[in-house]
Amino acid sequence: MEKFITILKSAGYKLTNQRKSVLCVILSAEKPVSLKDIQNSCLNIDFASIYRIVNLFLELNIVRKVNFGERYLRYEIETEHMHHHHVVCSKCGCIKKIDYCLVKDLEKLTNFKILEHSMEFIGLCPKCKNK
Amino acid sequence: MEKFITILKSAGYKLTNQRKSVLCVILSAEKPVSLKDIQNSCLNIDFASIYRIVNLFLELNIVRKVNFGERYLRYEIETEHMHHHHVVCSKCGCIKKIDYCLVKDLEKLTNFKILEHSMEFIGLCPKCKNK
DNA sequence: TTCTAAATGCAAGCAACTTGCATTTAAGAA
DNA sequence: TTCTTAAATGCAAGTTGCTTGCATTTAGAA
Repeated sequence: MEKFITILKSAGYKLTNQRKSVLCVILSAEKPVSLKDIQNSCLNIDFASIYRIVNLFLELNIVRKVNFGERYLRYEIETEHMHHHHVVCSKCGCIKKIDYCLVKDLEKLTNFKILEHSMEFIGLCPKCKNK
Repeated sequence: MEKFITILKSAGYKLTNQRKSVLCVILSAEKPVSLKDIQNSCLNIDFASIYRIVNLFLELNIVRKVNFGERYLRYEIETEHMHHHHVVCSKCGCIKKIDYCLVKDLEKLTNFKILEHSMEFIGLCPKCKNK
C-alpha cells in the first residue's frame, strides 16, 4: 500500500480519497477486478472517476490488465510479466505463430520484444468438473 | 474450403453467397480478422449478417476466437487448441494461478478441465525492434 | 416452378467504456 | 491555519462494438 502511494506521489499526482479507495479494493481483492466490481465496492465514486483512476494506475504500472475473455477487462496489482500464442508486432502488425509455448524462452525463440500479453484459461476447477 | 462447406451443409445449414464470401475472407486472410475487417472485404453484406455468420462458424468449430487485447475480437480458421495464465472456473468463479506455464500439461497440473483459453503476445518483431 | 423454413437487411437497443465541462479539493504558499 | 489554484472528480452526453427483433428475401426440397 505505502509502496503504491509513494509511486503515485513521486509521479506528482495527488493522493485523493477516491484513489486510496480504488487502490484498496484492487489490493484486497482475491482475484482480478472489473471496473464494475470496483464501483460496487466504492458506491460513492463515479464510474468515470474509477475509469480514470484505473487508467492512471495502469500508466504508473501499479496495476495490469487481465483478459478472461469476458466482454470487459479486469485489473490486478502489477507484479511481473507473463504471455500468449500469437506474437503480434504492434508496429507493422505482422504476426508470428508459436507451435509450442515455453513461456520464459519465448523472446529468445521468436526474437520478438514482447510488450504485452494475455494468457488466461477458463474451464472447470476440480470440484466443479465432477458435478 | 470444400471441407468447411461440407461441415455447414451436413449440419443442415444453407450455403448462401454471404456465408461463402465470409468463409473466403477468413480463409484467405494472412492473420486473424475482425468483424469489421470482414465487412470491409464484403461491402454488400450487412454487419448483423456477418456477426451471425461468424457466430455460426464458431458454433460449428469452423473458426475460433483470437484475442489480441484490442477492444474487439478476431477470428481465424480453427485448427487445434492452445492456452493461459489464470485458470478460472466458469461455474463457481474461483481462480487458480499458475506460476509457470507448461502448455500441454496444464490440465494435469491444475486438475482443471480447460474449456476456453486466450494466449496472444504483442510486441515488436525482429525488424521493428531495432528501429 | 412452387413453397417454406431459414437467412438476410434494416434499424433500434445495449453494455462498457470514454470524453467534455463545471464544480470540488489536495496540498503548497502565505 | 487560511488562501490559492492546478488537478481531480461528478455529471451527463457520446462512442464503439456488438446484439436482437422483425419484415423481406432466398436456398433448396418437393
